[in-house]
Amino acid sequence: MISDNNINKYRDELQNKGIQPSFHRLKIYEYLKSVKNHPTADEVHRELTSQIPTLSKTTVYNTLNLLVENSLIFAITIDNGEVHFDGDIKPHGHFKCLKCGKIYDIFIDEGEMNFGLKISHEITEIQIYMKGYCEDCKKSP
Amino acid sequence: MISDNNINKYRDELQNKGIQPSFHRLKIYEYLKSVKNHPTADEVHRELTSQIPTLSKTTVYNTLNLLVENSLIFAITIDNGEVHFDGDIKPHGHFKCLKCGKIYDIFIDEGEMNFGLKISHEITEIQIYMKGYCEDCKKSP
DNA sequence: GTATCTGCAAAACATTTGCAATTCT
DNA sequence: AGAATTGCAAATGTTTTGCAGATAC
Repeated sequence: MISDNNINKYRDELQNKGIQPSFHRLKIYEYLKSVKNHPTADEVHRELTSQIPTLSKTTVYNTLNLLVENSLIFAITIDNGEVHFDGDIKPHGHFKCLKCGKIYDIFIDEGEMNFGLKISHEITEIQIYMKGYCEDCKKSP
Repeated sequence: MISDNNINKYRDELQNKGIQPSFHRLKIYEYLKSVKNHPTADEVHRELTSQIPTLSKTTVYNTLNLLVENSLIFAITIDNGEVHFDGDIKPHGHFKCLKCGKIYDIFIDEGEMNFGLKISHEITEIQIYMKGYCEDCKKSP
């Protein structure tokens, strides 16, 4: 296990939000924190059932929603069909290639992300989605 | 009819993209261009069936997808469940209130929307989504 | 012992698809 | 006539829900 040494940190993060750090929840949260791509609920489930054969999809959905509601992970709705999840909650954008479908992280300077806005709504979350053709697919789009 | 005088313009815009401007397509496109909110496919269908009782949901979906593919309208995926559509294709962001669910337009200076990025992907579309509590709901979130 | 978490199966929901009928040129 | 558009019904795929059993505090 790659990030076993972070388990206690993750447990604390859940507890600080008032979430009981059950075995399943902790595993799902750890998985999202350790992985560098943006898995769907189905992918999280498929990946973790190899370690935890009894893990149900319902629990995966329940837990992911719980984590999103508590701002511990982000839900990425750049796709129409299915939601992707991102354990990296420091502000950044996402780019989806229209050809290969891959989702890339786009690092954006935090100072660039307020757009000089003066609006009266209270903003709790910003998502920036870009689409197009990635470097690899650009030649033949 | 509010924007009858724009019909010829809309017809031209469809034809310039190689889309046959059928009656249904023209009506759907006109509706999206004239409305100031961000209807879902279902809302477009519900609204237009009062004028065009024979209009099917399949045609609404077909047409909306065709318009999106040809960059004549935008698909807004700020919601998980359903896609909203926006006939206003000049760059701007969207804000969704987590309490009342309303989606507001956020006008962003176009110069603010490149984020000083130097990335090697070819970007064809940028969507900026913000969430939080709108002015009206801020008092009791 | 009571509340919470989990899992199964079924339901809900938006969207897509296959195909036949209609319409347009 | 021929090609494109349309509509119905069924299928698809993701996510949610109801409820019973298991687990934890």
